[in-house]
Amino acid sequence: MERVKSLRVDGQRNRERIVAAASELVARDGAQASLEEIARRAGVGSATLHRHFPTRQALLEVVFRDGVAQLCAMASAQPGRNPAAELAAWLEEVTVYTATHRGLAAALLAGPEGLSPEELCCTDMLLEVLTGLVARASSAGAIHAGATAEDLLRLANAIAVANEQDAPTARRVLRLALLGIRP
Amino acid sequence: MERVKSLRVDGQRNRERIVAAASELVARDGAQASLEEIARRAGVGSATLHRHFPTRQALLEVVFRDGVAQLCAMASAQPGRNPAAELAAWLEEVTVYTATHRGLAAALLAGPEGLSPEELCCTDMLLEVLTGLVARASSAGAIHAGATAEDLLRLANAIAVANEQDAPTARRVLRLALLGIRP
DNA sequence: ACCTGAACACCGTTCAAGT
DNA sequence: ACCTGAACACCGTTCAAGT
Repeated sequence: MERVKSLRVDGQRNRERIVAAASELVARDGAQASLEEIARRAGVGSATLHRHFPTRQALLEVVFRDGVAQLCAMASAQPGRNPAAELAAWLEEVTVYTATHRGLAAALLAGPEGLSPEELCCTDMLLEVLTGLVARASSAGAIHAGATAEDLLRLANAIAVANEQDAPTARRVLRLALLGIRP
Repeated sequence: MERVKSLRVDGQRNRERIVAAASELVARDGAQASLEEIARRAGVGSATLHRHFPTRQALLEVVFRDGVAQLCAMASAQPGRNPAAELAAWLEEVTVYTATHRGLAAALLAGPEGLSPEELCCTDMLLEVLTGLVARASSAGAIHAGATAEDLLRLANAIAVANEQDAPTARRVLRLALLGIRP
């Protein structure tokens, strides 16, 4: 959980409470969780929530940032075997994680609107890792040229958002998509 | 536009007006279009809308039924060339159509809850066609066994819902998914 | 049988007033 | 600087009263 130095102590504490309350309620209700209820549970006025997070997406980005960072760290920690298999395995982990954590896929699709520009958004973190994996696999001739990092992330996000709360299906459909339909 | 014989003439007319208003507003605002506003534009009370369509999904199903039926008709009208290419081409058309018509992908993912059971829902119409195409391609050995009609529709819907209003991207990502990542 | 309008319990956003 | 509570303009759902 990061600090925002420029805030007064009470502002700092409110911000942390809002993020904690949002984490609980987004996990329960998904990306559409009531902002009113989040403010209520955090013990702040609704106007305070809006000052700290000008848009719903800005709040969601902060809620999910730590988890996504962990996911990104897992990629580099993997052994360097077949680069196409490595790419596929990490994309599968991302898809399962995203399908499992309610609201995350929707947040990734909606983009980081309203996030303060110096902060790295979740999509950018994922894209950075994925670009590296795609480059390695590509220069090893292990994937074809049409498979870009951007489209692969779009594909994974699409499958996750359509299969929120159903990780086995999300994983199976992603595998199908990475494999294609030819025999 | 189908008739519902069991309705009084005024009920019949109200139902048609509701569907017409819903078509306009869903095209403009997507699947989350305000039911209140739909009722207002149709010139009926909101309670009347709820009586005719107990859930939002039931209304969406009726709004999109004709278009989906046309899509299904196009499949059988195609020449019988390479069965895998035929399957891919139709799935691409479905994806582009779904990505282009706001609210349709969300309606397909949400399912037909609240629709009167004797009516065929959009998903069932699409699955029937797709099952035929998959069977033909499969028995010709043109696709692998893991590619089921259900998962392929899930895949197409996922890509469409994540790329609503961006048909070129939806088409490109679907092609990537049908091709896979291998060189 | 079917419709209407009002009632109920919610929303998100903004703004004046406070400390 | 930051917070609060109230105000505003919306929602979806349900129900008593009408024709």
